[in-house]
Formats: sequence, C-alpha cells, structure tokens
Amino acid sequence: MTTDAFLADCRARLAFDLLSHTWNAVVLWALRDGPRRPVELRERIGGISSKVLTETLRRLQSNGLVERRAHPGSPPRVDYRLTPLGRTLLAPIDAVGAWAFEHGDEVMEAREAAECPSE
Amino acid sequence: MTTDAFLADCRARLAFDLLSHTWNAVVLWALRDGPRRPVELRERIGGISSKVLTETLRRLQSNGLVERRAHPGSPPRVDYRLTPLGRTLLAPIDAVGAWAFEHGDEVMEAREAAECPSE
DNA sequence: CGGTATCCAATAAGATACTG
DNA sequence: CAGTATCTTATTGGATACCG
Repeated sequence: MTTDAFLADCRARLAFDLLSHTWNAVVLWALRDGPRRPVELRERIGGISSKVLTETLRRLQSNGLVERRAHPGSPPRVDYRLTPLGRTLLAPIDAVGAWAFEHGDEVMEAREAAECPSE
Repeated sequence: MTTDAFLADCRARLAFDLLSHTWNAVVLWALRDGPRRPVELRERIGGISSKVLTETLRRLQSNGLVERRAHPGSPPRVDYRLTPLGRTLLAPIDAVGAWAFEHGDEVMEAREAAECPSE
C-alpha cells in the first residue's frame, strides 16, 4: 500500500474516525474479555458518564463493532459484546496500546519540554 | 498487560490522544518517506488548510514526534521530518491502516444498515 | 439499572484575509 | 511560501435531573 493510496482511501480515514473518538477504543478494550453490562463498563473504565457511555456504545453498534442484548424482566438487564468484526479491531488497538506503554514516557518528556521551554 | 492496567495507565490514554486528532496520523503518515515541506504536505494530503496543517505540525512537534527545520533565505523554506520517536509510531498506525484496508467495507455496510434500518 | 433530555463549556476545524 | 489572526460552526463531552 503506497502512501498516496493510504491517504486517498476512504477506508483509512474511516479507521481513524473510529479511533478518533476518545472513548471508542477504551470501550472496545473494556469488552475484550467478554460481555459486559453498562454498570460494569462504567466501573471498569472510570470517569465516563452514563450518557457518554451510551453514546459511545451506540456509535460502536452502528459501526458493527458491538452488539447489544437486552434480557427481559425487571430491573432491566442489558449487556454488550464485541461482534466478530469488533474483535478484529483489538489487534490494532493493542498495537497502539503497546506503543504507548513503551514510548509514553518519551512523549510525556517532550510535552513537558515543550510546555516549559524556559525552565 | 491486564485490561485494568491498560485502562488505568495514563500512557494508554496518551496514545489515543495522539490518534484522536483527525489529522495527526495522516500527517505522520505523509512524512513517512522523508522530510516534506508544508506545501508538499498539503498537496499530498488534500483537504487540509494551511492553518490546520500548521496546528497539527505544532502539536506533533510538542509531542516530540516531528522536527521542524527552517532553511535561511527568501522565500522561506521549511521542512518537517519524523523524529526517531515519531518513526516508532508508524507501525501502530500501519496496523490501524491495514485493518481499515481489510475491514473497511464491513464497517461501511454496518453504517448503511444502521442509518437506513427501514429499507 | 439502563437510558434519555436538557443545558453548558471547551475545542476542533473550516473559510477567509493578511503579514513577512 | 510559511504562518498568523479572526470569526463561525459543529461536535464532544460533562453535569444534572428525570423516566420506565
């Protein structure tokens, strides 16, 4: 794949769209071990509101990455799980995560150096 | 790396921060073959304004991923190149790009199905 | 509990015009 | 050519309260 093809291909932009929403990758990752209920996801992720979690899940759903299952009864019980397609995205996410794990410190240093150039 | 560690680690969020800006990955990719001048980048990428390109480059610069070099003289001549750190990010970006190349169609289908559920 | 409805603040990014 | 300065629009995501 050449650079130009990469840049021109709408599908490439598409993938960046997916990762360019703050919570998408995090939620996908939180679902990697199996179905999870919203309350579990919120505990697991931390710092995400009910509204934003729902929005994120809807977005992932409408992109075919996540499946929603409602179990009848009261109180309501719902869970979300990765679709086969969603599961294929874990590897690229993992690659990014591994990079962050390995090089995060360097980025942090560069950031601090850039923010306080006079110190 | 466990899921919880991944989610809690600020460095992971950091990587997603990097990819969550629309143009970051695209510009990094456009620099993969070597130094490029802003005008070349704009041609190569397409659809990016001078202002947004500059902002993106500054952002990448302050994260230690890109280096700016100004050549003296008039008219002004500047080029940008990947730092060694920036170069290490190409592989994860490539993983995402490859995924998009392989599964983009499926996402597109899912999107269309979600947008027009009654058809 | 799961989800929605508002309201609000921050910001990304496009368009345009301008400086050196 | 490289970069900046405005201005405007759209979107994100946070807070809160509420419904079934």
